[in-house]
Amino acid sequence: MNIEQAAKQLEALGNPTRLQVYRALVRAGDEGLPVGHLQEKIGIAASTLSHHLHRLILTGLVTQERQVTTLICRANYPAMSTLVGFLVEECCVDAGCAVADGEAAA
Amino acid sequence: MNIEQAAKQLEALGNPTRLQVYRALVRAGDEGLPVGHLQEKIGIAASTLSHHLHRLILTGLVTQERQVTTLICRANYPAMSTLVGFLVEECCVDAGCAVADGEAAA
DNA sequence: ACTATATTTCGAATATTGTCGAAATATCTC
DNA sequence: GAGATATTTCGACAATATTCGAAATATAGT
Repeated sequence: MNIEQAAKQLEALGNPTRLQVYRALVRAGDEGLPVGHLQEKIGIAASTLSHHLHRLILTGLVTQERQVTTLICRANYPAMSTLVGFLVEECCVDAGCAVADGEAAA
Repeated sequence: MNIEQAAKQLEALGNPTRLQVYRALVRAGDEGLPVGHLQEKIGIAASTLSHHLHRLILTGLVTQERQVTTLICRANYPAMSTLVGFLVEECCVDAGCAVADGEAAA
């Protein structure tokens, strides 16, 4: 994980609409969510959602799988883990900060 | 930590220049770094750096403290902890993913 | 008050993003 | 292959971001 890649993923998550999309996918768990479902849930134009999904997919944060006529989207947990790991590493290089011990949930 | 706030902080970190700045500050630890030092280290116009610093400060990720004629910048660790906590919470609501156990550093 | 140093604000140019509707594509069913 | 449903691509527009140099501001020392 280099800094460029991290910045791209952070930028991808740093848009309210995309973060909403990503959160919905995370909450959906392993089952994932069809694009159409996401659209109804979030209430934006299908083309706009498609655009955002594309960006999330490009950065590796989301994956898609065809299921008959619908596309199922899923959060890519390992990617998120790596990104969070990058942040935590940066954060804890020289300073002791409690991130991984439950202090962070505040 | 609401989703809007999280998105703003992620967006702030989601720019290569700002992430570089933030990383330098994190690495500098509690001592922090003067603006001028950051500028030399990163090699951008002072005005550009000032602009990015302002954005990082607005989101609460960075703090500044005057020291004679120079301004010392510091990473705000608690803010980072909260943000990482938000991501981890979202990530682990319905799916077991190892973020806080050392698996994430890959 | 004047000078020197450090940083920010201003103004402007270019690039990127977010959004939409309409049209195109893909996949199944009949 | 015609029709139905789901999703993406295209074209466009307004809004925002990134970057710079020049000028303005703040702080300390003489």
